[in-house]
Amino acid sequence: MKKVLLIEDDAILRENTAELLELANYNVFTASNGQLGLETAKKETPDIIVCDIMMPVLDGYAVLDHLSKNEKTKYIPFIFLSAKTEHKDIRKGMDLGADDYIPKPFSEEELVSAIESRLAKASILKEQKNTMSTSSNNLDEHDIKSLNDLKNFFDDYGNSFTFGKDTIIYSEGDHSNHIYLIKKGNVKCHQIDEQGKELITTLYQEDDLFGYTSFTSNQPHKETATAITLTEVSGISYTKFNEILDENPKLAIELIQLLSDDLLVAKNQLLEMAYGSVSKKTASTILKFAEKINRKPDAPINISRNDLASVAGIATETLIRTLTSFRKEGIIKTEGRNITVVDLEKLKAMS
Amino acid sequence: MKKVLLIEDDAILRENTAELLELANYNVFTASNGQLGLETAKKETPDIIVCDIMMPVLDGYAVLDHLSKNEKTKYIPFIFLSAKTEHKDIRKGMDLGADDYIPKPFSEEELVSAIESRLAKASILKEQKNTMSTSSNNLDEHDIKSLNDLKNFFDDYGNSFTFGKDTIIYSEGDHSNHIYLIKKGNVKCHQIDEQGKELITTLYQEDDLFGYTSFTSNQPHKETATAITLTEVSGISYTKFNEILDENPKLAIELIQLLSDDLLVAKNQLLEMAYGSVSKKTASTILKFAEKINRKPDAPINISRNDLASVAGIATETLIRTLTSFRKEGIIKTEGRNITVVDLEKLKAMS
DNA sequence: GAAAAATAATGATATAAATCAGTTACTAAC
DNA sequence: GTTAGTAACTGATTTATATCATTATTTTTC
Repeated sequence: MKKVLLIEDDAILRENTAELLELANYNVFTASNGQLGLETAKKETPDIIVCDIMMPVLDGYAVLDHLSKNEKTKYIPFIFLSAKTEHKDIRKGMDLGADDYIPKPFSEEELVSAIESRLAKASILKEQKNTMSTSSNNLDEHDIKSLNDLKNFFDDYGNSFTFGKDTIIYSEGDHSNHIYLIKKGNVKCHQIDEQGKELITTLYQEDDLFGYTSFTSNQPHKETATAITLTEVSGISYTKFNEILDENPKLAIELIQLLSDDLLVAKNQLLEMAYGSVSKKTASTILKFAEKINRKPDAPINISRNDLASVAGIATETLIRTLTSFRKEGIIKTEGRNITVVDLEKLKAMS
Repeated sequence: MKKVLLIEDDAILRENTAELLELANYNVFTASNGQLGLETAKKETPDIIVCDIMMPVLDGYAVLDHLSKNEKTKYIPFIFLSAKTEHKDIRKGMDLGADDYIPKPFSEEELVSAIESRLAKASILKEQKNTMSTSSNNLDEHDIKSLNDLKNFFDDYGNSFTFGKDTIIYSEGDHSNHIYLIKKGNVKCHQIDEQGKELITTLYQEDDLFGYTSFTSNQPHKETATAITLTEVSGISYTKFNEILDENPKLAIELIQLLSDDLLVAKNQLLEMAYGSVSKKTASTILKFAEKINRKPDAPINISRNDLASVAGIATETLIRTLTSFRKEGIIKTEGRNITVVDLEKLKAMS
């Protein structure tokens, strides 16, 4: 049974969370402030630490700082828990070397998911350490020749972030600093027009890169990115990314390929937007979700009608009406929010 | 007075063309077949040769082949003139070393423009030869570090093509082999949907690169590219382009930048397509042409209503109606096909 | 597990833009 | 310079889709 240390000053939240973790089969230790947390950490050497940022006596940043200076505790995965949703704060935590960041309020699922994946990651690192005599942690020693190598690099050295359903990852106007790889979940990139109508321009899934508004210059984001399911991403800074790019021409060529593919997709969408009927737009939106978001093709799609309409670029009511007519034609089935594709061929023919 | 040799078997066309060139102040020599053409070329060493492809006795390809094997004639600029509009044929000519290719039927303007620019080019090369002791014509010796270097490379070593107004450069489905730089004129890239409605996805102007559907793999084009004014382009093959890219990582990064900018533009267009009103779409279309196509901001825009509607993604009649209302509001003025922007601020506010 | 809130579904109506049809004006060809 | 052909423009009508309004259902919260 894995040992979890929970450092949190709010008594109610601390106890609720502890209970939740115990039910999830962890051996939970708690501390009500940073100072006590530090002591427990040194005494118990837990497998993972979950820690609030804003606390009396010693805040979360200080706790992490102390722990990382101690040989015994420096390798313990560290997860921040905080109400601070400002990107600056998130970045501060990550820069200090935190392994994950969970914004409050969080669900049980989010917390457990983050802990699980951090523990899994730690055990892999441990294994590597045992088997390999020389451990290289240096960028220069890495050979990132392909997109796959880059993704592995993200996994190994990127900062992790966990975002709950409908959490904003970055907003339009934010200065972009990071490029992200989705480790788990789904992200939508969306823009809003003057009348407040939303359009989802891209859907991203596991293993996709996003956030590359501008690779070289530090321009503000032109879109907002939001997690549509529980999402874990790994991010690296532009600076680091550019270093890698400079040293790996092959990677640059693969990125060019990636971008020109994106461009093709966007242009096709443009044609559809311009002259496509609602039934066409609806059909291809359903297909997009079925193919892009769902791992299994037959699994039901659980997406709000609003989001679907924003991908299709039509009014929500109109989308719902079209869904209803599709249902009557036997193309799809609905059950609550869930949409199941019944006649895939017919749907494809319409799109 | 520059000497032009015209090799053409069709007597009427030969005489008309010769007259046209004489009026344009050239010293014209003519030959009615390839064999005679070769003899005249050797005797007169003209400054430039304009030659038909399909001819009795000796065809155009053979003429070029012979000339390029002779020390005295190998540097004479050579322009093909042909009814063969197949891209394969164009490429065959270019691969043999022709300097330009003019599809029949051609206008006076096209021919003269092509001759002028070939002669200008030849005189620059001559100058370089005279001033430089070591002339390097080898790809490996070139240092293409930036997009600008790349464009210079296109100028120096790319194959030239001249396309008249409304001539197709490549069609959807054609296998892409070349990347083009526009030396003069404007090109539209457009797609057609199932109902036959056209959408112009991108407008290109002088100094723009186009044709990069897929940089690395030899995929068929997803769009059609058509010259909207008299256009001269310079093209290099994917193979060569990839060689350059491999050797110049900096260039790759600039291309990534170019592509991600294109992507941003496409996504913005997407938002407008989805929820924008016709007046908004019309306004930004006019602006696009005013800024993108016209060199001078105040010059009238001379574009068919059809093309304008295809950029806006609306019905032609609807676009015309909107233009009429703009005219009544005093935002634009029209005179025949020409549109002049009167109140730029107002137009910008609408877009 | 009931109440509240949010989302989905449907109906009625309004409206913007496409389509169809016809006229006028410009351009090109003989 | 006349005629033919094409493109621009305008009017009437239709159609698709957005909008407003209401009810039904699902999800969330305490």
